[in-house]
Amino acid sequence: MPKFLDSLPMILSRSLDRVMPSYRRLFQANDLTDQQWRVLRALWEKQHLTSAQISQITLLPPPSLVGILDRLEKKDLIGRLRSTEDRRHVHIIPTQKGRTLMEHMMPMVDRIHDDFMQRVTAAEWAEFNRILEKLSESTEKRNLA
Amino acid sequence: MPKFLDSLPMILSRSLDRVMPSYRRLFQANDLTDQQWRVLRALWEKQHLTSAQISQITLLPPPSLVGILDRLEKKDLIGRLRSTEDRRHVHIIPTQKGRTLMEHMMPMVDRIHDDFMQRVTAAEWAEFNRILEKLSESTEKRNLA
DNA sequence: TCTAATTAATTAATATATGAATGATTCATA
DNA sequence: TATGAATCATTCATATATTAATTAATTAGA
Repeated sequence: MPKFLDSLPMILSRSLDRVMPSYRRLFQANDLTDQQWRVLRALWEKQHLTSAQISQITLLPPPSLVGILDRLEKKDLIGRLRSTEDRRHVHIIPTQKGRTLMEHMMPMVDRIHDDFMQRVTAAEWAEFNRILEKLSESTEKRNLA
Repeated sequence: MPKFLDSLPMILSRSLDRVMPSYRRLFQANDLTDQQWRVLRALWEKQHLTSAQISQITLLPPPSLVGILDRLEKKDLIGRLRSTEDRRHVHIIPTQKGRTLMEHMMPMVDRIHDDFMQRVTAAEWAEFNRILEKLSESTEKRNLA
């Protein structure tokens, strides 16, 4: 009989609750929410992403993304640009202010990540990812885009 | 340079996004949200829990719990009972309707869990939990209650 | 070519998360 | 025993999640 607290959703949720505060302190110090950070982080790797692409990368649902982009735009950290080829698409581009903020934050975020990685060996980390992939890999046909 | 998608928060979030739909289909079929399920599930193991205890078990923040309990109460699935010894506490008790619903759902939820467990060996599951604990264990002094 | 089916972004309605603050109560202790 | 600290549930303000529906634009097919 599986105990509630040992179920996969609760284990993952509990870990997230323990991991996020380390990051959140930094986000808050820079007046960002977790989700707002995710969007900027995605744009750090590749500029000129559409809303749909950002949604896929950040795992943020499209309806949530609308408001998140609104607030990032209001803070002048990103800009919206409707595509001329296909006017259904909206391109998202970081502003200079947004890029400057990211340049400031990225080293600190990387350091937090490194601190977590130092808790386990490279082999453990690989094994962890392998098992988690087996546990959560999707068996459904949809979402294969 | 750690890639965004391989960071601990994104890995855990992605896994949760993949795991939850299996459960959510069942919750929705019984007109429950994920969080409402968590509360009933906690009460399944032990009746007569206070709000604070439910919050700790379910990981639901107290301000959220207020509304969740309101809606469960409105559906006549739980009852609130203010303690007579310490009137700051509120005891939460499942109603007969709530218990009947749980008796109906528990076998199906257990089966979903079993299906996930079948994806890995017992040794892998143990190893997974061990590494995840190392990765996410709290080093902070607070929250030791 | 014209309409039906698709797609991208958005809105709407409801539920939850987060952090700060409040009110009532109980506890600790001088 | 008076009084400040601590506790529990709650409220408040803002941000996000979830699902369904909508709007505008594009594509597929008869």
